[in-house]
Amino acid sequence: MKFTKSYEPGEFEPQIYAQWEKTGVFQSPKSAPTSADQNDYYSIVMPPPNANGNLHIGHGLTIALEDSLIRYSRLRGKNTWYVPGADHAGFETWVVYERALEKEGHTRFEYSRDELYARVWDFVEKQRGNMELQLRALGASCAWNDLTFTLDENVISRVYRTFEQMWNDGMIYRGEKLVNFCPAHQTAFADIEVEHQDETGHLWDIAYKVSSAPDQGTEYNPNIEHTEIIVSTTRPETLFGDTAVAVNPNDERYQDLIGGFVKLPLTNREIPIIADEHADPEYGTGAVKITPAHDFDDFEVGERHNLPRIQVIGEDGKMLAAAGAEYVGLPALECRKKVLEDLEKSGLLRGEKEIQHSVAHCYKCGAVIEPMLKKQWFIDVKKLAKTAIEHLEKNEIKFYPRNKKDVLINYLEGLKDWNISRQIPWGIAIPMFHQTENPDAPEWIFDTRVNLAQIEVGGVTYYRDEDTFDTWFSSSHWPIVCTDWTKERGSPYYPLNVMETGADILFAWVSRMIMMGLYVTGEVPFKEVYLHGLVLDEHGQKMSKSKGNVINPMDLVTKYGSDAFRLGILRGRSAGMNQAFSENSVISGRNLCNKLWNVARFIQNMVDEAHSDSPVAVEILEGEMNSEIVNLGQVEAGNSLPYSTDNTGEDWICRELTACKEKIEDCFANYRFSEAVEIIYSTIWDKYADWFLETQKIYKNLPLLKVTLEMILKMLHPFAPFVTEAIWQSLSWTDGQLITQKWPSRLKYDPISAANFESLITIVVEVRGTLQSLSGTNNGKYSLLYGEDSLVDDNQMLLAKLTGVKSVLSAEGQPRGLRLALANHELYLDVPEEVIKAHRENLTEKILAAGRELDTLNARMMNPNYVDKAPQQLVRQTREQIEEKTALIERMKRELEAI
RNA sequence: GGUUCCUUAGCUCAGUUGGCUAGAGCGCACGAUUCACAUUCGUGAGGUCACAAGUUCGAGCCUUGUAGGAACCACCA
Repeated sequence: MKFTKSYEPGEFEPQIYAQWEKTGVFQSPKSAPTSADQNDYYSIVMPPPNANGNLHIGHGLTIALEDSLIRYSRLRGKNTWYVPGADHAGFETWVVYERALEKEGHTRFEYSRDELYARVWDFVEKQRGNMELQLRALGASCAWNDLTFTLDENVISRVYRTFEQMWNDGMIYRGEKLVNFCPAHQTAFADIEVEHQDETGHLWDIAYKVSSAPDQGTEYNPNIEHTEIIVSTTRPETLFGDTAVAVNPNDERYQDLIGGFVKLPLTNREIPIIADEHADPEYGTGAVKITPAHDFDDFEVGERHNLPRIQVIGEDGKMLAAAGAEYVGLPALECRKKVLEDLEKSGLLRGEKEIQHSVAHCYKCGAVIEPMLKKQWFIDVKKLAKTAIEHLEKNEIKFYPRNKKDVLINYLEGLKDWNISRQIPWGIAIPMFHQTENPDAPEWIFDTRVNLAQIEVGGVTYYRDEDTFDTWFSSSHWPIVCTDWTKERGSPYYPLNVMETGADILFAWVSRMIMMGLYVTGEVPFKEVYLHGLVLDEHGQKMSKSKGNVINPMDLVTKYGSDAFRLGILRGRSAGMNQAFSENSVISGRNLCNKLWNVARFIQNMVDEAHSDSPVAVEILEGEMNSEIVNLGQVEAGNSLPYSTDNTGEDWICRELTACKEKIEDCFANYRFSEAVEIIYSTIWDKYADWFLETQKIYKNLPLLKVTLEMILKMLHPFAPFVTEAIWQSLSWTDGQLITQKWPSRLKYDPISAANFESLITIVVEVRGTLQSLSGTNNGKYSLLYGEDSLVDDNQMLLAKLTGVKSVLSAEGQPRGLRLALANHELYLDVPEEVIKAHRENLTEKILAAGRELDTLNARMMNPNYVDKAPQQLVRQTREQIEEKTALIERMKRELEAI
């Protein structure tokens, strides 16, 4: 490949990905996992994106995080395995499909479950592939052969095995409970899938006439005070389902009524007056109607008092026969109007006021969720949650961010039983069959022949339960399924090293993987959890279609390249935090890629020149031969070329690159992605390009240039895989693919020499600053004079090049011009008298600033407690700083006098 | 009501077990310019680390409280 003037991601990315894929570097080492050492393995299973959807920005972040971990581990020589997944996304997909079906003028009710399942399968099959192409575009180095779809055979069979085990363990029960039911989608939801919104509603007061007083034995007093009880409700239409009126047992107002009966308005039914803590004496009249079939709290009250459950609203949202002949068939809201009118007529409506209350909505369509009495399958979660809490408290899983562990424990402590039935065809069929005809046979049996609507067992015909599993029930098996874990032989990849996913599904997914992992395998499913926060728009607002602030990651990839996107999205982001994201950070990533590209182009040009016959080449080659190659690369595995360091800049860059490498290792160990990106960015740009390469315009140490460039490519590769690979393969001296190279090891350098370069930098910065502060264009105008100073003497050429002065000369005992103060070297800028005078103010300011700093330092040393209690080294350091500052101020003062 | 988090430069955010003379990117100001890169180079301005008290030789960091903001869970008859 040829080095063009700027890096064009679009020209390289597709072909590089295709090459990686073709050469099999992503493939799982599953076929040959023989090492006994768990540390040789590194696996991540991808939270499966919706199979027929498109990736959103959150997926982009997920891939950037996970793939950088995987690529880093691969470079570190581990058996890496990044398992891609695709989610059937039960409900989401169903909604999309049903909409398509309706557009064709059909409804779900025209087909059997099996037909619908087959139709959605085809539908998904047609849509599928986009998501996978997008993962490729993001550079995900995952093992495509192992892609797991959540409806794959092995997933289903694993889920069935667990379900059977739970059934046998008595943890599964069929219960008639209130479920969150969406009348539009005709399915039940888990609590977590319901969105509560604050809304303005009405609270109506309705009088219930007392029909009979409580039986108080011989002490019965017929002259009771109350002839009616007023209850408040937001849902008058449910009164037909009332089976009691509750008052607080401590509420003195109603003591005489407890145990009595009231007549339900608009009907002739009598219902009891009961005492229950649920009734809040402070709220409304303190009396509350109890409708166990249509309210979650009332359901519980009903359980406590053995009240009947009368369902008055059907799944279609219309009134049932129990509501009485006048109301049956009316939609609930219509019925409410009529009930209110009728109550008004009979003088029982006593008040109406506006209130704010939160109303449950379907998270997908926004319809009001109707609590609906349904027979469903539930998992008794007590034991599961308890076990999970025990393991969490033993810190078997390390959380990033740490506090999420406590959040999760808090959640598990209050966890309610888990409703796993869903009334949608697109999902894993619940493997249960029932019968009612034969009293000797069990009502329900477990059987996996779910493709049959009815089966015969022991001469009895059983009928299939038509419901499917909640998707979280199957996805809680994800780590088990993807690592191919079995009871007999386990899996070298289980537990996973890390589970990386969104903090928003901590409860829905992470908690359930932990419970399920422990239940099935006895071990936690992963050793660490990294949770990322939401990606917000640039103003910190949640992205949403309705706000129109959604950023499509693919647009950014197209515009700036995949690497730029990855660098940009990792930047400024820390675990668990919802953080804003702006295109600027992607632009900055794009710039880095281009910078590196040009760095490589520059080095390659030097290499090419050296191999031509130009005079420059001869010079370079001679230099190469004269320098003693002290550090043979083969000593250090991972750095393939021998090199030497022959000047301060070279020692310095070796020191800096080594520090950078170690910092990145540390960042990976602690999931500090943003910091890793920042350190590699500033090392490449601010150190390598701005300083080292500038020095190399003079020295041209080709072996070192090669080694250091290779090192940089390897260090950046986890974050920016494409540009680094493109460069690697464009360089004339490298072989193979970067993706499978070895992570670099330390570079050797002379620390004193490296520190000397730091000194030179200080000088250069001061000279530049001073030149800048002297008004006008000063480039190449003045000379720099130096006193007795071997470092400056040795680096005349370099200093001239970096500062842009006319020349660097020895003052030969006759200094003149402007003395430089900050750098601890005797240096003068050879400028005329009047320019020096202009500089006076500048210098005074510097003296004052240094004086202030000196004061703080002195104050510290004056404090006896500091000298006694602070670590020795700090005290020593302070002392040195005081000496330095004092000397500096002295120098500046002398200079000021001299002017 | 419960759990948790946040408040640091104009904006978005780092800041690890307290050692700080508080950093980055973007933005801003000023200057540069053939020969790796204008997706460039150089210089600079900009901060009472929300507020208050405490612990400490020392607090952006620890403790308590106050104010403002966010997320999730529960509840709102």
